[in-house]
Amino acid sequence: MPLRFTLRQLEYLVAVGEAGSIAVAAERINVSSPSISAAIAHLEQEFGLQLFVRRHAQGLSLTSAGRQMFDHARQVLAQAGQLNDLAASITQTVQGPLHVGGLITFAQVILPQLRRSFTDLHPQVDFHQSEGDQPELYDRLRNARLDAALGYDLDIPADLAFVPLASLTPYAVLPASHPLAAQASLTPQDLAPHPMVLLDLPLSADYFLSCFHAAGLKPRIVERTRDMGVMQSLVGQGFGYSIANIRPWSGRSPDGQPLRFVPLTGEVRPMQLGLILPAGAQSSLTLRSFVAHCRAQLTPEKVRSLRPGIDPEA
Amino acid sequence: MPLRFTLRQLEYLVAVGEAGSIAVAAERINVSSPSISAAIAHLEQEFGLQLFVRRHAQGLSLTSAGRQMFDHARQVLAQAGQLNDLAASITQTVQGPLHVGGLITFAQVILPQLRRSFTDLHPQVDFHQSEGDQPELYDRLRNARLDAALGYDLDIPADLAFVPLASLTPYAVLPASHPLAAQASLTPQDLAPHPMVLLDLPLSADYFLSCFHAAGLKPRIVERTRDMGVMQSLVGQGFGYSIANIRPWSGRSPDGQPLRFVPLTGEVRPMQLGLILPAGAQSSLTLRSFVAHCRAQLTPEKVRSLRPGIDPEA
DNA sequence: GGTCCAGCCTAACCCCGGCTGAAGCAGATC
DNA sequence: GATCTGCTTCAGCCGGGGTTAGGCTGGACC
Repeated sequence: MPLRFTLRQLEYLVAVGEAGSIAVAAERINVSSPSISAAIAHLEQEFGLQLFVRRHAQGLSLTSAGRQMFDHARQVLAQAGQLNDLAASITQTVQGPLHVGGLITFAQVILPQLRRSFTDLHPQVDFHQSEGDQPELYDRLRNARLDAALGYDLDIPADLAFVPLASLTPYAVLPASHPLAAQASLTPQDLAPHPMVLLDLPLSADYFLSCFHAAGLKPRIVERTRDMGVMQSLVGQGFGYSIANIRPWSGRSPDGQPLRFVPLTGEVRPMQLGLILPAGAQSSLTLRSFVAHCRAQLTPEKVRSLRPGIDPEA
Repeated sequence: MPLRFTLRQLEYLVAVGEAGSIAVAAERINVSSPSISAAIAHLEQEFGLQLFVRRHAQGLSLTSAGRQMFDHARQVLAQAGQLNDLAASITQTVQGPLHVGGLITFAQVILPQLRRSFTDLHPQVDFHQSEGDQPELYDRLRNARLDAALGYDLDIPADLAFVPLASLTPYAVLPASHPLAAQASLTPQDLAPHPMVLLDLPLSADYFLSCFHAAGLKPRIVERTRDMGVMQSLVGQGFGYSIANIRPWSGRSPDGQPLRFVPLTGEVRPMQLGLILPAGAQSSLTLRSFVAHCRAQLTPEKVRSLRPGIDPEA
């Protein structure tokens, strides 16, 4: 059942109700009086009741019924006007819901503290987070279930934009007892003969393997897992080495085994960590400030896990 | 600042928000998809923000900003829809404000009990009353400050309608000590020689005098007053007789003097008491029920003051 | 009481905005 | 690669709402 009247007609109703005359209402809102007259007639027709009594050379005045309608029409207009205010506040203030996704690999190390500092700065923001692998994040961005996602620049689709934030060189993750654990740096050649535990997530697994393939090598994969913590514990228990771009804060696996993080050198391309956004979207101020916030906060100086170096303990 | 969007556009916004696709929204509300597409585009333009992300062959979905606007648009539409409900309830239920005027002469005897019985029957009605002389009532009816007025059929203007309710024969009001006080009925001829106290209100004074003029007589007016109570007390204190159409309940003047009410006979036209209404107005159900209520209640059986007879005590 | 004036309504016309079907285009699907 | 889906663009139609001009009614004023 579509509404059979317009906001304009309601505007004229309240204008006449306030002015007490079509003529002065017309003057006030810069419209000709026949327009207003027609609008009033339409509303009376539509609602089936008399809104005004005509007093000939003395304007109109509201009937009791008309006053009820008048009062309600005012409320409708006020609320409709709030839509403009709401739109303005969305584009001009940092507020409202913000859905941020994080790549499962490092979400635990990055997202919570980023969320803390951003919501402390902007308490009006209703922050929601979720985690997923890279393709899952792409999907949610396209559904608008996410406003932005933290991830890597791996096969970014054309309909999404990437804002680089930090460059992460890969590490070899080794148990403390590993023969290579004491090295200051390692190459894919050094690692290839040893057994490997692969962090097997879409796209990032391809990246890890590419470090070897670029040098014409093939790693000895003995185990695969989709979980960062499981990978660390497997390494800690001596099942093999692994490759990662992020170090945990503690330098130990979840089950307490000491790990060593040795920078990988040679033919390895560093990984770009950044924000993935819907491309070409005229974004809200909230989203733009979040992007700026990420730029300011996600630096090696402020986030230990992004800092290069041999040992997180150092 | 006129609103630069329409209710229809908001309807389309929520339809698409609910349907998740322009195509199915178009199907649902029987409009072509380009219309909806254009409406959405207009709103995005107008508010300066992106309401939906387009997912090509998979419809649209709301952005975070879009969801905020969507939620608010719903409220606006709901409230606009209530205007229809309000109009319906005005025309179909007995509710809302009702402004009733009463002629000052008898307002005290008639209006309060009428108001009591009507509001007991219809508690939803917000009853307002006011008193005035006949021209004042006409004026307020034309201003729509009154919905109806109780008065006499004296010079009813063409733009007002009259609903007769009771026929009131005039009385001579006499002090108990008056030489004519014991008569069963009196004629203007009987009264003319005696001093008269005139209730001097517009139109009704003309009526009282016409009782004499019709018989070629001229009363001896010794005092005039615009107040019913003052008139009674003047009569009670022996300053003269008076003429009235309504008897007070007690049969005594406000200062306790006994009064006699003797029916006037001869060339006297009875006065019609009735409801005065704006003519040709399509009235609300509330007003129509009030008219019906008056018809049912304002009878000599139910209202003692309307009862003909010599003595109210009888 | 005649004249003037104020203010609403009607008439005639115009134009922008919204609606439509058809065609175009970009992704999704298989 | 072919097909399908679904949004958008295009061209054209139509009507609602805009305007000015003029008629009508009732109040105001001399």
